[in-house]
Amino acid sequence: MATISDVAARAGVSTATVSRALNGKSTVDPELAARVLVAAEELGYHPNGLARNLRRQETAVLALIISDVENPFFTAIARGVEDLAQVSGYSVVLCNSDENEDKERRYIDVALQERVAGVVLSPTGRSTNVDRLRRQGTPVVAVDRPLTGPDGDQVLVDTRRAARDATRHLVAGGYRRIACLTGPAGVRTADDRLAGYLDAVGEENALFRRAEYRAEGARVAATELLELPDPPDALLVANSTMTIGVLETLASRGVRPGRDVGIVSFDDAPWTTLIDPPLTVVAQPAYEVGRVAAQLLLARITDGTRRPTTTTLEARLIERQSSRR
Amino acid sequence: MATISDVAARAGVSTATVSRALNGKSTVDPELAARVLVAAEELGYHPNGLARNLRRQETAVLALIISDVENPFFTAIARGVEDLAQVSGYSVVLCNSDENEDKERRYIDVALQERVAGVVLSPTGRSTNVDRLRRQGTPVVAVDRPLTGPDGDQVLVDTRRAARDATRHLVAGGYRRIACLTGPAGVRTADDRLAGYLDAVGEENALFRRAEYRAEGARVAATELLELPDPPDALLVANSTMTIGVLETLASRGVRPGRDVGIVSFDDAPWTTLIDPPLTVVAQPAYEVGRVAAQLLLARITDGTRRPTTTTLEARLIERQSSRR
DNA sequence: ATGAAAGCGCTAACAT
DNA sequence: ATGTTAGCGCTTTCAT
Repeated sequence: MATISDVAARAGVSTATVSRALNGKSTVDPELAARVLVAAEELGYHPNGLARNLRRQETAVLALIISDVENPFFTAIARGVEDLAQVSGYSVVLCNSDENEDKERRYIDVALQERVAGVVLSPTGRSTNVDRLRRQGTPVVAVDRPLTGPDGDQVLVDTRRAARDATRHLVAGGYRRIACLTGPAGVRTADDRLAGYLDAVGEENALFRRAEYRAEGARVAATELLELPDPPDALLVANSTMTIGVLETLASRGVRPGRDVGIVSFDDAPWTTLIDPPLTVVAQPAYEVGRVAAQLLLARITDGTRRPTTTTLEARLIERQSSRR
Repeated sequence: MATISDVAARAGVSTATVSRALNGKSTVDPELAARVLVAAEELGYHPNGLARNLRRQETAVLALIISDVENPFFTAIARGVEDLAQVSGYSVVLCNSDENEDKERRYIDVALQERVAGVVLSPTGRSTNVDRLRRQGTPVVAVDRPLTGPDGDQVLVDTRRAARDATRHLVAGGYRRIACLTGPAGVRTADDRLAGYLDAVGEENALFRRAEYRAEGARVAATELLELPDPPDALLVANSTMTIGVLETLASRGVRPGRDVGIVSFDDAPWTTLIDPPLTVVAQPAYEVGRVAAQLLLARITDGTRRPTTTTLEARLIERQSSRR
């Protein structure tokens, strides 16, 4: 594999000149520069990023650690991050932590080792430890869920309020016994959505179940709720993956969404308009979350002294037919 | 940020010993090793991967360049690659080429620069150029779509046969005028699925449209087909993203899937059982494609002289109700 | 078993 | 404007 010295030799100049020519630095004689370019081309030269980054003490790589690559909410964030990073010349390493603190920790290690320029992270759990990153001065932006401990940059969605509004919408639709299906305790979005639900129905009317943010767990929880002596007539479901489980359960029991049981789901997945009746959803600005996070991260990379910011974006209730009888 | 010399100084040994101790190399006096570990711990030392890789002339990073992060088919591949890479100590950089040859080329450059150990790639187009990777000796395995030119490792799905079987299934179901909605010309999966369809209906009965592998294009194409004087009574759709567009179009025109127009779609997306009627699909072993690709890649990384392999996996027709009247 | 020293490929002072 | 040189942090001969 050709190195900078090979190019220098071929062009009859020093490696320094090659470096300068290739990086468009300072003033290099146009003729020499041309010779360098030709030589590089002929040799199929590609600069060694490792050596460059080692020397420069910086990389143009961002790590994005998300909890589920198969969840459209997170892939939309990924797109947002990527689109913004891309135009600034950064590449994005997508790491899938799988809601697993071990994998998350391992990926943080990788980020540290590879000396990435910054990290966007949707913290898996209660105990996500970003201290190691902070200690090394690697900028971090949390998305979707806040980091515990001292403040850093964050991009969140006002999900409690969204849950409250969604629940009120169900109340207004005439549903009288509304249940909430949310994620595990300690996961902030799960807790917030539950809290918003409670805001709307009041503690005394609370009926909820927790499960993993997965279809499987939601099936179990939904079955439980439906088999109650006094089953709910409406469901607020905390993410679209869970909603898949819920809808399957309803279908298998012959319970009709909307008519028999009102449904509002978080996340406007692409299929929500295809089902019958179309699903009323809380649309989160996932792409925007990603973009803003990347912006914040890049800003902090260039200026480490910025004051930490928390950006809270609003979600939007999209009323379709699953919340009408 | 602490370096190996800091650790060496603190432990009162040479950097060589620190390196050996930390990498569990050869025989290091247990007592010294312990001292090194303590010193490293105290300093919060994280080895600099850049320097290590530069020296070792190798990285433990794989690049995965796929054409659409939001397509469940590709995210399933990503999972497969990641799961397998992970246990071998490799991390995976996910790059989203967006069916865009420019972005694809740029990511290939990044892979080259960062000296990744290998690349898994779903080639965007006719003219994907992997020569630069090959020339540098970076192992590449193509997934989903073959690379043009001299052979390399590939993991494909027998998608032509799957399309033929799916079409025959529609014929057997009593549909008489079956149309095919496929991707752009030159994209191998699109061409193969069309070919399989033609195998089954015969050239003389051919009725097909091409569009981007997106919901939007599929909407237009579906509308066109439905407005024909002699419209189709069944549709074979080449991917699940397009199917979303098709189903929306049908719904907006009051055409009932299955009953009025039979539907078979490629890809068993998570929502396909939720719609009414449940969707008959061609399930591709995407996760498996990813796993096998990663296996091949790792094998080639350790032994560059292996003969190139093409693995072709079978797809499976899952008969549900959208292909029955 | 341990240390000294070279060098991976590049960039940035510094010198000319 | 160009070349010389040092050094980024690590691993790995080569001595000892």
